[in-house]
Amino acid sequence: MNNSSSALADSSLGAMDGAGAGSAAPAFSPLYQQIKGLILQSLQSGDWKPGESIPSEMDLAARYRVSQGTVRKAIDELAAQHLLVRRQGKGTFVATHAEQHVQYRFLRLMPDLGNLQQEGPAERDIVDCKRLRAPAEIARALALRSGDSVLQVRRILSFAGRPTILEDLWLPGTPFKGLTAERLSGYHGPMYALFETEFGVRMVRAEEKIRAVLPDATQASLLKVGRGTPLLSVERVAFTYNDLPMELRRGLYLTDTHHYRNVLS
Amino acid sequence: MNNSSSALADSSLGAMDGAGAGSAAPAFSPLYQQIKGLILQSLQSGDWKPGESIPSEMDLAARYRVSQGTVRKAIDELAAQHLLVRRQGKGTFVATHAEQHVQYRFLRLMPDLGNLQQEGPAERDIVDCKRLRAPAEIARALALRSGDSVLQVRRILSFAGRPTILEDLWLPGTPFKGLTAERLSGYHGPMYALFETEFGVRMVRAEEKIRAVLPDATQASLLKVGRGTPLLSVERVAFTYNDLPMELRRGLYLTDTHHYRNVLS
DNA sequence: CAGTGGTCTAGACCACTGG
DNA sequence: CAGTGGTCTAGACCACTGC
Repeated sequence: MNNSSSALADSSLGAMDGAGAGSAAPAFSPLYQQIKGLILQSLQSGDWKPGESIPSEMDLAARYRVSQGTVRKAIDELAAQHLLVRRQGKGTFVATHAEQHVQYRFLRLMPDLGNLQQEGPAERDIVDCKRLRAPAEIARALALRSGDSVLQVRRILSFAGRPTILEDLWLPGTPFKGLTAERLSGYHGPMYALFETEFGVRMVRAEEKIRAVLPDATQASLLKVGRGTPLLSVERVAFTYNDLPMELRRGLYLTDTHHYRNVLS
Repeated sequence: MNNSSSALADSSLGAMDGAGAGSAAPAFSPLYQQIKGLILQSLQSGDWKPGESIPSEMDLAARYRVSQGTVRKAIDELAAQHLLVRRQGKGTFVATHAEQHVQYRFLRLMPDLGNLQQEGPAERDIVDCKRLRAPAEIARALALRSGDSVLQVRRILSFAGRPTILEDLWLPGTPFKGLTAERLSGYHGPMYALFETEFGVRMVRAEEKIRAVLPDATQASLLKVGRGTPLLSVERVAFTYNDLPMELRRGLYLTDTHHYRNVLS
């Protein structure tokens, strides 16, 4: 917790960008942005793990040879991106998906009645889980070469005993080596939390494309609805620290008693 | 631009909350939050109008008798909420819907191909526009009494000549007195921009509930699709400064060549 | 060039947490 | 009580805009 000597060489952090090889745009980068980058490195490299606390602001200020205000501004931005969480009086912590009140951070489906996501935790059934060679489309989304090994999972989430979400998801094979259906079924808690603790992969950001569709025969029977029932198709790509895509997920949401909630600001 | 005397009494802004009547929670409120409140008041009251610049940070610091850093932090938060826009070297401006690059700020529908919203500006057709007594459901969403006058508009947006969005929207009658179908049709630009310039109503935030639905006969014919075509139902409530609901909008989106885009972070 | 927002510092003090 | 994040200040200087 109190390793003093910094990973930086002495004071390579001039206020100006230290770009050696002159190029088109000098692209002035403020000190706090550089600090932000250094903190990010420590997060990516696993120096500070999800749920743990990072060194105090004073500590970091000393390490990086800047003022507290500067590391503060860096941390502010990382906290705004939900990479860090500040807790007054306690410290600054690496954000995690494994917390009670932030569970299902990326799930926007809400029951029409009863504001909370708490109509009891969802029941999860793994329908299928296998490794395969990535089809071109999947490979593209995950920034792999087509033919690379990927893990494909199909599961159903039920609320109050009613199948509500049918999800297919694809994970790159290498980072998720060792993930099996048993491992998934045996785990209770958000899937993204398991990714963190078991595979060191933290999902930081995601993009979704939403459409209205009709299910095919298989999908309809799994969700126990007719083929004419309109469903929400939610295609999500989730990213780790470096904007690296690490998951492709295609969900079909039943929206007769639930809705997808979004806030625009 | 340079009115010096402040709207505040002398120095009623102690660092501590000046709550007289003691109650349960003292609820400490930092100075910059109070400044934020004062700025908000000036925005609501129309002192500073959309598109205009507000006084400089130094100016405001002098008015409110605080340091530049404090008004800076207040402005930072308001800028994060998109109520203000900072422009280095020029000043701080009141955000507006009437700008080229932020047009359609609340519209998340994107063409599947061609990243931009620019497949040419949408063609807009007002199908219907009338005043009526608010049904209970509409009244509730707009925080009115049922029976109060509301304006109901139905319109169709087409992209590349193809009807893609069918929208019904309801506005409270009083603030929007004088709004007619002609006024709407004659205006080219975002509807929310017209609300700002003509009625002084600025939409600041919105919440959407999204479902997959099938159209009824009327809706299907207006969108020129079959009754079995699944559509995205997007129900939006838009709010002004005080979290006052000022618009209810129900959209049906055709999502065969477009999708609703969302980013989770 | 003056005026604006943006960065950085150093220091004082406050609020919150936990031992 | 010590340690952490949170607020506030005063002042210096930088980057950007437009005249």
